[in-house]
Amino acid sequence: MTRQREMILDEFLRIEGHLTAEELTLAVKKRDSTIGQATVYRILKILVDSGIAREVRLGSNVVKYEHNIDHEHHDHLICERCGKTIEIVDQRIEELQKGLAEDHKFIITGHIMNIFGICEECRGR
Amino acid sequence: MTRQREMILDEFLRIEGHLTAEELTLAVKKRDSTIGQATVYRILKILVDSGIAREVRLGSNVVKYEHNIDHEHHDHLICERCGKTIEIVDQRIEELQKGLAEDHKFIITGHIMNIFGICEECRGR
DNA sequence: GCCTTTATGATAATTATTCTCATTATCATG
DNA sequence: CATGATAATGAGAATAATTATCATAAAGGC
Repeated sequence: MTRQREMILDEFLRIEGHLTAEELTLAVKKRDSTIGQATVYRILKILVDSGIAREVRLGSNVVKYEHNIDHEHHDHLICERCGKTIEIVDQRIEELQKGLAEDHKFIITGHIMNIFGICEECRGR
Repeated sequence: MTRQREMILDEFLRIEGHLTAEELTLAVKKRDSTIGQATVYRILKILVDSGIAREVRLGSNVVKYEHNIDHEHHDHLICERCGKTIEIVDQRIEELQKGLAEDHKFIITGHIMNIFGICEECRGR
Protein backbone atom coordinates (compact mmCIF):
# COMPACT_ATOMS: atom_id res chain seq x y z
CA MET A 1 0.00 0.00 0.00
CA THR A 2 1.37 3.34 -1.07
CA ARG A 3 0.26 6.89 -0.58
CA GLN A 4 -0.62 7.07 -4.28
CA ARG A 5 -2.80 3.99 -4.19
CA GLU A 6 -4.73 5.24 -1.22
CA MET A 7 -5.25 8.58 -2.83
CA ILE A 8 -6.32 7.24 -6.21
CA LEU A 9 -8.66 4.65 -4.73
CA ASP A 10 -10.16 7.23 -2.42
CA GLU A 11 -10.71 9.69 -5.22
CA PHE A 12 -12.13 7.00 -7.49
CA LEU A 13 -14.65 5.92 -4.88
CA ARG A 14 -15.60 9.49 -4.13
CA ILE A 15 -16.75 10.10 -7.69
CA GLU A 16 -20.05 8.59 -8.77
CA GLY A 17 -20.73 7.59 -12.35
CA HIS A 18 -18.24 6.92 -15.09
CA LEU A 19 -14.90 8.51 -15.46
CA THR A 20 -11.93 8.12 -17.73
CA ALA A 21 -8.37 7.53 -16.66
CA GLU A 22 -7.64 11.11 -17.61
CA GLU A 23 -10.47 12.53 -15.55
CA LEU A 24 -9.32 10.56 -12.55
CA THR A 25 -5.76 11.74 -13.05
CA LEU A 26 -6.98 15.31 -13.07
CA ALA A 27 -8.99 14.83 -9.90
CA VAL A 28 -6.07 13.21 -8.11
CA LYS A 29 -3.61 15.83 -9.28
CA LYS A 30 -5.66 18.45 -7.52
CA ARG A 31 -4.66 16.83 -4.28
CA ASP A 32 -1.12 15.93 -5.24
CA SER A 33 0.12 17.28 -8.51
CA THR A 34 3.16 15.00 -8.58
CA ILE A 35 1.12 11.88 -9.29
CA GLY A 36 1.84 10.50 -12.74
CA GLN A 37 -0.55 9.44 -15.46
CA ALA A 38 1.05 6.00 -15.62
CA THR A 39 0.37 5.35 -11.97
CA VAL A 40 -3.31 6.09 -12.41
CA TYR A 41 -3.49 3.65 -15.31
CA ARG A 42 -1.62 1.03 -13.32
CA ILE A 43 -3.89 1.35 -10.34
CA LEU A 44 -7.05 1.36 -12.41
CA LYS A 45 -5.91 -1.91 -13.89
CA ILE A 46 -5.41 -3.32 -10.41
CA LEU A 47 -8.86 -2.12 -9.40
CA VAL A 48 -10.42 -3.83 -12.39
CA ASP A 49 -8.53 -7.06 -11.74
CA SER A 50 -9.54 -7.07 -8.11
CA GLY A 51 -13.17 -6.43 -8.95
CA ILE A 52 -13.45 -2.98 -7.41
CA ALA A 53 -13.88 -1.22 -10.73
CA ARG A 54 -15.16 -2.26 -14.09
CA GLU A 55 -14.47 -1.01 -17.57
CA VAL A 56 -17.24 0.47 -19.63
CA ARG A 57 -16.94 1.15 -23.33
CA LEU A 58 -19.65 3.42 -24.60
CA GLY A 59 -18.83 3.51 -28.26
CA SER A 60 -15.90 5.90 -28.36
CA ASN A 61 -12.31 4.81 -28.07
CA VAL A 62 -12.05 5.93 -24.49
CA VAL A 63 -12.39 3.41 -21.72
CA LYS A 64 -14.44 4.58 -18.79
CA TYR A 65 -14.39 3.13 -15.32
CA GLU A 66 -17.11 2.81 -12.75
CA HIS A 67 -17.53 1.30 -9.30
CA ASN A 68 -18.30 -2.34 -9.14
CA ILE A 69 -19.00 -2.53 -5.42
CA ASP A 70 -21.71 -0.64 -3.56
CA HIS A 71 -23.04 -0.07 -7.01
CA GLU A 72 -25.33 -2.65 -8.42
CA HIS A 73 -24.46 -4.05 -11.82
CA HIS A 74 -26.29 -2.23 -14.58
CA ASP A 75 -26.42 -1.56 -18.28
CA HIS A 76 -26.67 1.66 -20.23
CA LEU A 77 -29.14 3.50 -22.35
CA ILE A 78 -27.26 6.14 -24.30
CA CYS A 79 -28.52 9.05 -26.36
CA GLU A 80 -26.65 9.20 -29.64
CA ARG A 81 -27.18 12.93 -30.00
CA CYS A 82 -26.39 14.43 -26.60
CA GLY A 83 -24.56 11.53 -24.97
CA LYS A 84 -26.90 11.40 -22.00
CA THR A 85 -26.51 8.06 -20.26
CA ILE A 86 -29.15 6.34 -18.18
CA GLU A 87 -28.33 3.33 -16.07
CA ILE A 88 -30.74 0.47 -16.42
CA VAL A 89 -31.18 -2.96 -14.94
CA ASP A 90 -33.65 -5.57 -16.01
CA GLN A 91 -33.74 -8.79 -14.12
CA ARG A 92 -35.58 -10.57 -16.93
CA ILE A 93 -32.80 -9.77 -19.38
CA GLU A 94 -30.19 -10.92 -16.89
CA GLU A 95 -31.98 -14.24 -16.61
CA LEU A 96 -32.22 -14.67 -20.35
CA GLN A 97 -28.52 -13.92 -20.70
CA LYS A 98 -27.72 -16.54 -18.12
CA GLY A 99 -29.86 -19.01 -20.02
CA LEU A 100 -28.17 -18.26 -23.35
CA ALA A 101 -24.74 -18.76 -21.82
CA GLU A 102 -25.84 -22.07 -20.35
CA ASP A 103 -27.21 -23.20 -23.70
CA HIS A 104 -23.70 -22.88 -25.07
CA LYS A 105 -22.15 -24.44 -21.96
CA PHE A 106 -20.48 -21.20 -20.96
CA ILE A 107 -20.03 -20.15 -17.37
CA ILE A 108 -20.99 -16.53 -17.46
CA THR A 109 -18.54 -14.07 -15.93
CA GLY A 110 -20.05 -10.79 -16.99
CA HIS A 111 -21.68 -8.88 -19.75
CA ILE A 112 -21.96 -5.51 -21.37
CA MET A 113 -25.17 -4.19 -22.79
CA ASN A 114 -25.51 -0.74 -24.27
CA ILE A 115 -28.70 0.38 -25.91
CA PHE A 116 -28.38 3.36 -28.23
CA GLY A 117 -31.18 5.70 -29.14
CA ILE A 118 -32.42 9.26 -29.32
CA CYS A 119 -33.77 10.76 -26.12
CA GLU A 120 -36.99 12.70 -25.88
CA GLU A 121 -35.33 16.11 -25.61
CA CYS A 122 -33.10 15.61 -28.60
CA ARG A 123 -36.05 14.40 -30.58
CA GLY A 124 -37.92 17.60 -29.77
CA ARG A 125 -35.35 19.71 -31.57
CA MET B 1 -18.13 5.09 -57.19
CA THR B 2 -14.41 4.53 -57.47
CA ARG B 3 -12.27 1.54 -58.16
CA GLN B 4 -11.11 1.55 -54.54
CA ARG B 5 -14.61 1.58 -53.14
CA GLU B 6 -15.66 -1.31 -55.27
CA MET B 7 -12.62 -3.28 -54.30
CA ILE B 8 -12.90 -2.60 -50.58
CA LEU B 9 -16.61 -3.29 -50.45
CA ASP B 10 -16.16 -6.47 -52.45
CA GLU B 11 -13.39 -7.70 -50.20
CA PHE B 12 -15.32 -6.75 -47.08
CA LEU B 13 -18.37 -8.70 -48.21
CA ARG B 14 -16.27 -11.67 -49.22
CA ILE B 15 -14.96 -12.13 -45.68
CA GLU B 16 -17.32 -13.62 -43.10
CA GLY B 17 -17.07 -12.76 -39.44
CA HIS B 18 -15.36 -9.80 -37.82
CA LEU B 19 -12.38 -8.04 -39.15
CA THR B 20 -10.40 -4.98 -38.22
CA ALA B 21 -9.60 -2.08 -40.48
CA GLU B 22 -6.05 -3.35 -40.63
CA GLU B 23 -7.04 -6.85 -41.62
CA LEU B 24 -9.22 -5.47 -44.37
CA THR B 25 -6.41 -3.23 -45.57
CA LEU B 26 -4.14 -6.24 -45.77
CA ALA B 27 -6.69 -8.25 -47.73
CA VAL B 28 -7.30 -5.42 -50.17
CA LYS B 29 -3.61 -4.71 -50.62
CA LYS B 30 -3.16 -8.23 -51.91
CA ARG B 31 -5.25 -7.22 -54.88
CA ASP B 32 -3.92 -3.71 -55.23
CA SER B 33 -1.02 -2.75 -53.08
CA THR B 34 -1.40 0.95 -53.77
CA ILE B 35 -4.54 1.29 -51.69
CA GLY B 36 -3.97 3.41 -48.62
CA GLN B 37 -4.89 2.73 -45.04
CA ALA B 38 -6.81 5.99 -44.81
CA THR B 39 -9.05 5.02 -47.69
CA VAL B 40 -10.01 1.80 -45.99
CA TYR B 41 -10.92 3.70 -42.83
CA ARG B 42 -12.89 6.23 -44.81
CA ILE B 43 -14.84 3.60 -46.67
CA LEU B 44 -15.51 1.56 -43.56
CA LYS B 45 -17.02 4.66 -42.04
CA ILE B 46 -19.23 5.11 -45.07
CA LEU B 47 -20.29 1.48 -44.87
CA VAL B 48 -21.24 1.89 -41.24
CA ASP B 49 -23.16 5.10 -41.91
CA SER B 50 -25.03 3.53 -44.76
CA GLY B 51 -25.92 0.48 -42.69
CA ILE B 52 -23.91 -2.05 -44.66
CA ALA B 53 -21.43 -2.67 -41.86
CA ARG B 54 -21.56 -2.31 -38.15
CA GLU B 55 -18.89 -1.72 -35.53
CA VAL B 56 -18.26 -4.31 -32.89
CA ARG B 57 -16.15 -3.69 -29.82
CA LEU B 58 -15.20 -6.87 -28.10
CA GLY B 59 -13.29 -5.53 -25.15
CA SER B 60 -9.99 -4.55 -26.70
CA ASN B 61 -9.22 -1.14 -28.13
CA VAL B 62 -9.60 -2.34 -31.68
CA VAL B 63 -12.83 -1.75 -33.53
CA LYS B 64 -14.00 -4.68 -35.57
CA TYR B 65 -16.46 -4.56 -38.40
CA GLU B 66 -18.98 -7.09 -39.58
CA HIS B 67 -21.71 -7.31 -42.20
CA ASN B 68 -25.01 -5.85 -41.34
CA ILE B 69 -26.93 -7.05 -44.38
CA ASP B 70 -27.51 -10.66 -45.36
CA HIS B 71 -26.41 -11.23 -41.83
CA GLU B 72 -29.03 -11.01 -39.16
CA HIS B 73 -28.36 -8.71 -36.25
CA HIS B 74 -26.83 -10.62 -33.37
CA ASP B 75 -24.97 -10.33 -30.13
CA HIS B 76 -21.89 -12.11 -28.89
CA LEU B 77 -20.95 -14.70 -26.37
CA ILE B 78 -17.21 -14.49 -25.83
CA CYS B 79 -14.87 -16.85 -24.03
CA GLU B 80 -12.52 -14.87 -21.82
CA ARG B 81 -9.79 -17.48 -22.00
CA CYS B 82 -9.55 -18.47 -25.65
CA GLY B 83 -11.43 -15.62 -27.30
CA LYS B 84 -13.88 -17.90 -29.06
CA THR B 85 -16.91 -15.91 -30.13
CA ILE B 86 -20.38 -17.28 -30.66
CA GLU B 87 -23.06 -15.22 -32.31
CA ILE B 88 -26.38 -15.24 -30.52
CA VAL B 89 -29.80 -13.77 -31.03
CA ASP B 90 -32.67 -13.81 -28.62
CA GLN B 91 -35.91 -12.27 -29.68
CA ARG B 92 -37.16 -12.03 -26.09
CA ILE B 93 -34.16 -9.93 -25.11
CA GLU B 94 -34.66 -7.71 -28.14
CA GLU B 95 -38.23 -7.11 -27.08
CA LEU B 96 -37.26 -6.29 -23.52
CA GLN B 97 -34.64 -3.85 -24.74
CA LYS B 98 -37.20 -2.12 -26.86
CA GLY B 99 -39.46 -1.87 -23.85
CA LEU B 100 -36.75 -0.41 -21.65
CA ALA B 101 -35.94 2.23 -24.22
CA GLU B 102 -39.60 3.15 -24.48
CA ASP B 103 -39.90 3.43 -20.70
CA HIS B 104 -37.31 6.18 -20.86
CA LYS B 105 -38.88 7.72 -23.93
CA PHE B 106 -35.94 6.81 -26.13
CA ILE B 107 -36.28 5.83 -29.74
CA ILE B 108 -33.97 2.89 -30.02
CA THR B 109 -31.43 2.96 -32.83
CA GLY B 110 -29.28 0.01 -31.93
CA HIS B 111 -27.59 -1.92 -29.21
CA ILE B 112 -24.53 -3.88 -28.30
CA MET B 113 -24.62 -6.88 -26.04
CA ASN B 114 -21.59 -8.96 -25.24
CA ILE B 115 -21.75 -11.77 -22.73
CA PHE B 116 -18.42 -12.89 -21.33
CA GLY B 117 -17.75 -16.28 -19.85
CA ILE B 118 -15.58 -19.37 -19.90
CA CYS B 119 -16.35 -21.96 -22.55
CA GLU B 120 -16.61 -25.65 -21.89
CA GLU B 121 -13.25 -26.53 -23.45
CA CYS B 122 -11.33 -23.93 -21.50
CA ARG B 123 -13.02 -25.05 -18.34
CA GLY B 124 -11.85 -28.61 -18.98
CA ARG B 125 -8.21 -27.60 -18.79
C1' DG C 1 17.56 1.60 10.62
C1' DC C 2 19.02 -1.52 6.71
C1' DC C 3 18.05 -4.07 2.52
C1' DT C 4 15.40 -6.34 -0.81
C1' DT C 5 11.56 -5.80 -3.39
C1' DT C 6 8.21 -3.33 -5.48
C1' DA C 7 6.08 1.08 -6.95
C1' DT C 8 6.57 5.47 -8.93
C1' DG C 9 7.17 9.49 -12.29
C1' DA C 10 8.94 11.13 -16.49
C1' DT C 11 9.25 10.20 -20.81
C1' DA C 12 9.58 7.35 -24.88
C1' DA C 13 7.14 3.95 -27.53
C1' DT C 14 3.15 1.85 -29.41
C1' DT C 15 -1.34 1.40 -31.40
C1' DA C 16 -5.41 2.74 -33.56
C1' DT C 17 -7.40 6.24 -35.81
C1' DT C 18 -8.03 10.82 -37.96
C1' DC C 19 -6.36 14.82 -40.42
C1' DT C 20 -3.96 17.38 -44.16
C1' DC C 21 -3.01 18.38 -48.56
C1' DA C 22 -1.13 17.89 -53.02
C1' DT C 23 -2.42 14.84 -56.75
C1' DT C 24 -5.66 12.17 -59.29
C1' DA C 25 -9.97 10.22 -60.73
C1' DT C 26 -15.01 10.75 -61.50
C1' DC C 27 -18.91 12.19 -63.96
C1' DA C 28 -22.26 15.45 -65.61
C1' DT C 29 -22.21 18.72 -69.20
C1' DG C 30 -21.13 21.41 -73.40
C1' DC D 1 -15.27 12.96 -76.10
C1' DA D 2 -12.67 16.80 -74.14
C1' DT D 3 -13.35 19.81 -70.01
C1' DG D 4 -13.71 21.34 -65.64
C1' DA D 5 -15.82 21.42 -61.07
C1' DT D 6 -16.07 18.41 -57.40
C1' DA D 7 -14.95 14.83 -54.68
C1' DA D 8 -11.77 10.84 -53.55
C1' DT D 9 -7.21 9.14 -52.92
C1' DG D 10 -2.45 8.05 -50.91
C1' DA D 11 1.32 9.26 -48.13
C1' DG D 12 2.58 10.69 -44.26
C1' DA D 13 1.97 13.84 -40.31
C1' DA D 14 -0.88 14.49 -36.26
C1' DT D 15 -3.58 13.01 -32.42
C1' DA D 16 -5.25 10.34 -28.61
C1' DA D 17 -5.24 6.69 -25.51
C1' DT D 18 -2.59 3.45 -23.51
C1' DT D 19 1.60 0.75 -22.39
C1' DA D 20 6.58 0.04 -21.76
C1' DT D 21 11.11 1.50 -20.01
C1' DC D 22 14.12 2.69 -16.58
C1' DA D 23 16.39 5.34 -13.11
C1' DT D 24 14.95 6.82 -8.61
C1' DA D 25 12.26 6.50 -4.45
C1' DA D 26 9.40 4.41 -1.14
C1' DA D 27 7.50 0.28 1.52
C1' DG D 28 7.72 -3.21 4.81
C1' DG D 29 9.87 -7.32 6.84
C1' DC D 30 13.90 -8.41 9.50
